[in-house]
Amino acid sequence: MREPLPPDMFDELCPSDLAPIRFGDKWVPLVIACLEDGPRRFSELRVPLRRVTPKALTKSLRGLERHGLVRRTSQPGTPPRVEYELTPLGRSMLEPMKVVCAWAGEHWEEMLDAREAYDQKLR
Amino acid sequence: MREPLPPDMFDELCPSDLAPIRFGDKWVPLVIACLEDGPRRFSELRVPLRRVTPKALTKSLRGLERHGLVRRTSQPGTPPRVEYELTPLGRSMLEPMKVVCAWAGEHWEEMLDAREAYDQKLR
DNA sequence: CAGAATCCGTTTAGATACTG
DNA sequence: CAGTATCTAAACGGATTCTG
Repeated sequence: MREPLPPDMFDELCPSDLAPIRFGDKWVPLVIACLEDGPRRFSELRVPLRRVTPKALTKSLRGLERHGLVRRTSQPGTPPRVEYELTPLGRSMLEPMKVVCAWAGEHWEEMLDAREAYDQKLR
Repeated sequence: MREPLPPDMFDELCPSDLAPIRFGDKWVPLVIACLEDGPRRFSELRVPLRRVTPKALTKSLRGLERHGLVRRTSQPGTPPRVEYELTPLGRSMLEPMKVVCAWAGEHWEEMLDAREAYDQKLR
């Protein structure tokens, strides 16, 4: 962490949506996880992401498309059919994501315990 | 990503501030990076994080303390002296963080290029 | 089906000023 | 020094409605 990475995390020029660890809004990691096994349609993504509104899902997908992590393909017609899939770049993010997921899976109880203890002391 | 991790990323019970990859607000990874080499005082943290306001820094530090990633120690007196340092739990997050940083360091140009191309097409 | 548009209440971010 | 308080502007989140 000492040597400055390009983009330097501490540099103002590092746009926040490219900043390490924060990949945009809260649905982004979930969307990427959903696309791991192949292309999915808009409505297929809404199933596992039960609490997502179409607005929020659109926003996440647009951001991922804009940054080259997801490719959107639509065959026009009625009804419309649109598919989303990971690009190679998007796929390359699966590994670091899994590392973080593994860490979270190992340590989330500790964090919840710490939180409870902290909140107890406040009253 | 197929096997559900505890906490299940897709489960509503997974609190968003514990969710993989999103560790709270945007300063959190930077704060952790700043604490890698040892304890730091409040004002010492403000130097590398040039754009952070005291309010935002306090909020990040409180969240990290609450979840057991950072320990806060203050010796009362005048002037007050407060130090922040990573706990073992916080320290355990350095490795996954570096994996993500390394990925970002390798791929940020691609993302910026993709963004420019995407934005060009819109006009 | 795949979204866009709109409204709206809630957070959040930032700047500034102040205090024990 | 290490924050807190206050205010404002912008961003976000959810629900609802509409359309090609």
